Amino acid sequence: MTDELTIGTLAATTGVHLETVRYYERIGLLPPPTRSPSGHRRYDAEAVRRLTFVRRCRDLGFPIDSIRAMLTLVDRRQVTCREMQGIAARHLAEVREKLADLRQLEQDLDLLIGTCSGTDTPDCPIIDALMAEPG
Amino acid sequence: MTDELTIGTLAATTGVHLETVRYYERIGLLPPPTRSPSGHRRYDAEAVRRLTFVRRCRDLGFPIDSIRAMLTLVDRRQVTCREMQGIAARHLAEVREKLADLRQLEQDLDLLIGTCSGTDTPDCPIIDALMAEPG
DNA sequence: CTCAATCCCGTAGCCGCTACGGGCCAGCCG
DNA sequence: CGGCTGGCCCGTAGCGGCTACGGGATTGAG
Repeated sequence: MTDELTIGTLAATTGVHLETVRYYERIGLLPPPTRSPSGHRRYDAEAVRRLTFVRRCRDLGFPIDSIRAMLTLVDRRQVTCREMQGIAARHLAEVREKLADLRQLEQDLDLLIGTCSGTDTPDCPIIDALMAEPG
Repeated sequence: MTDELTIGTLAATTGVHLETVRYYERIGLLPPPTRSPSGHRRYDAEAVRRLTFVRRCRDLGFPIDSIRAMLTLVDRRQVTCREMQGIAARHLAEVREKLADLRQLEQDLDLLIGTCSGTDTPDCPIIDALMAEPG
């Protein structure tokens, strides 16, 4: 029933911007679809599934290369839990590293802001702290 | 004593890559330095202070535009605690937003990975979950 | 049939660097 | 004082992941 979608309909269905759909095709994440006689792209239900997968992966922060790797496994029918869990676990590890960095950042910023009165005083201690001699 | 530094020495002193120093000059974060007769850049102690400030701000995740704003205040001798705290607090708020996003991401990824055995089973539930119908 | 909405394509811009390439210059050793 | 190495010069392109723009063709609703 949802066969033969235009790119706009596919974009609306999956929540991916139309230009991004074309971008994904350019970089080889999506296969080139069939075309109408006038050259407009026509998509089928499989394209919806694939693009939905890509969008959810992006929402989860997977880089394009990881998504490409996963899709390649799917395309070759070589998906195993071991492979998938490996890719996902590596990504989760990176997310946790970023989390640690950001938590440290939050603490440093909080401390720095605490040194400053927030009033109209000239010569803020934040400036002084950040410009001081290295050491 | 540390007057008249070359760009390489300035870079080493402040911990900023040499190319990045030139980049900061190009985008107007650092003023063009004096030049030796043959055209090589020469920096003074003030340049060290300024670049140290920029580097620490970058370490704290401030975007270039915020750093530019702060330096403009410094250059015009219009620094107040109110202004500085405002810029820093806005940045901290963004850091906290990113933290919240990442924490959610971590949880989602963790759940997703938990559905998968990690063995050599084909047809991983991660794929199934991410490809399923929207809804 | 008209006309707005949709689609086509290619290209440039975003951020904050980083790298590359080809050539000039400074200073140290012999 | 010559040669050599390593530093500096400059401009430009690339990274990721889109997003935006511009100018034209097509589609389909009224």
